Amino acid sequence: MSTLVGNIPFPLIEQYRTMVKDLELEEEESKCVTRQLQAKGRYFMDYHGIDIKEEPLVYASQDNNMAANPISSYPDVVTDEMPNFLRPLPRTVPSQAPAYQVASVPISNQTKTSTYITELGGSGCTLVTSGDFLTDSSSSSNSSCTPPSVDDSLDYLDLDQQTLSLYDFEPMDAKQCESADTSERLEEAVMLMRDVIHKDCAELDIPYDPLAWNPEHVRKWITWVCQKNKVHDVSVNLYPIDGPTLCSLDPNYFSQNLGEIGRMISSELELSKAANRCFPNPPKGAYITVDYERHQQWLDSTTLAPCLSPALSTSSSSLDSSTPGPHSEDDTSYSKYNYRPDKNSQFSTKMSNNDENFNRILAKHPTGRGHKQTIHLWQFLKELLLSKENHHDCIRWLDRKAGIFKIEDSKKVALLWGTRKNRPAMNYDKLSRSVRQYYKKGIIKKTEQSKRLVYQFCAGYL
DNA sequence: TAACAGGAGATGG
DNA sequence: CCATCTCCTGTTA
Repeated sequence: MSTLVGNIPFPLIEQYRTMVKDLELEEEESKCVTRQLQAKGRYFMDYHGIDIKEEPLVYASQDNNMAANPISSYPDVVTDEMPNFLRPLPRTVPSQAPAYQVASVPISNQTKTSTYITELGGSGCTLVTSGDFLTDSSSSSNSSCTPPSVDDSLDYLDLDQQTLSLYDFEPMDAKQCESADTSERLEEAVMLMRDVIHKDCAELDIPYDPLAWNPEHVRKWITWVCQKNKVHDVSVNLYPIDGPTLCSLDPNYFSQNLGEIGRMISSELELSKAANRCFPNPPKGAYITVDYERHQQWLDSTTLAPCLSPALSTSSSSLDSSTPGPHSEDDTSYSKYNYRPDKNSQFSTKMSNNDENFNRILAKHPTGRGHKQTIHLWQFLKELLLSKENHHDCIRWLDRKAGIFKIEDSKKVALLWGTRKNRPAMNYDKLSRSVRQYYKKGIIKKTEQSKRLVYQFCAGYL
């Protein structure tokens, strides 16, 4: 993911930065929660005069390999006031007793660490509270652990006045406390960007993945980029090229040959390429296998129109994967989009004479027969979820990252779907029947704990 | 009562 | 042909 940053060019970098900024704000909020927990931890420790240095700390190494850092000693003093969750473990842990340990977890890439007191056993560890008493996670059990002084934190002072109950520790999932590192935030930002891109593609009625574009899609897309940036449509000047060819062009080519709009096209294209490289788990049958070596051979042997030929790049290394298109799980080839090469064109001559095999590799449906494109229900639902218009009253994300959403107003969603499809008799019963058809197709599923009106997009359709 | 699950035939692009 | 649409029966919360 980190390499994506360098690939996202001007001018969309600004949009990207805004998204990252938003994410950072969210992260800041979660940091506040963490700080409060830490302050509560300090308050508790100070209140009981517990010297962290004497605590039987179990240090998790940076990779959380507990076994590498076994428990070394136990405290002599256990105060009566010490709540159960802070009491140390006997050397032999009784199976019925809850066990607690303190682990240090590095915050981001800094040397400072955060201490998590966790409950062990059962299905896993539950974070009970946290504090930042430890200063070095890499050292062994004789680390110096300095409890913070009373006045070193505003959080502490604020909390001192507010907190009455020593047991007012908010149980928290350890995951929630993990500091989101940069790559995670970037991944999230790219995910957001991907949503925007997918929505644009859905509106344009073209596949998400530029590699699946046919020349008509490319033209449509370039026209759209020009309209979006309020400049003259340059697509009419371009020789018809398909998505794979477009993707294999040197990004510099666009600015060199088309000036400012070239930079914009390049930016948008790089984003589309980047956004489509980050599907974590491709659904079965959703990816096409593209033989890039053969593609490159074909490119090398192809003479494109003057407008595009000078910048044909030999570096197609960035084309390392392919992604599902928006229409169906096997709808990934541009041949299915009614694309029939013009027999008189150089492009199609090369395609048909020079590399039928490559064409076949690209196209799961070599006949080239296609459907008229209509929006699919899952796309429509995603569109509502991602829409800037306010549809949150009828459908909203419960967990954007996991693709879990809830239909809040089934009647309204059905009405919207019926309107879009020109089916006045549409209702939720019918809509949900269609959604259920997605179960076996692996597009939408019910969540693990099935809840009413809650569904989840499967991996690859997020 | 609404939502859910899934079979089965019809429909339209 | 395929993605629904429609209607249906039965189940669950």
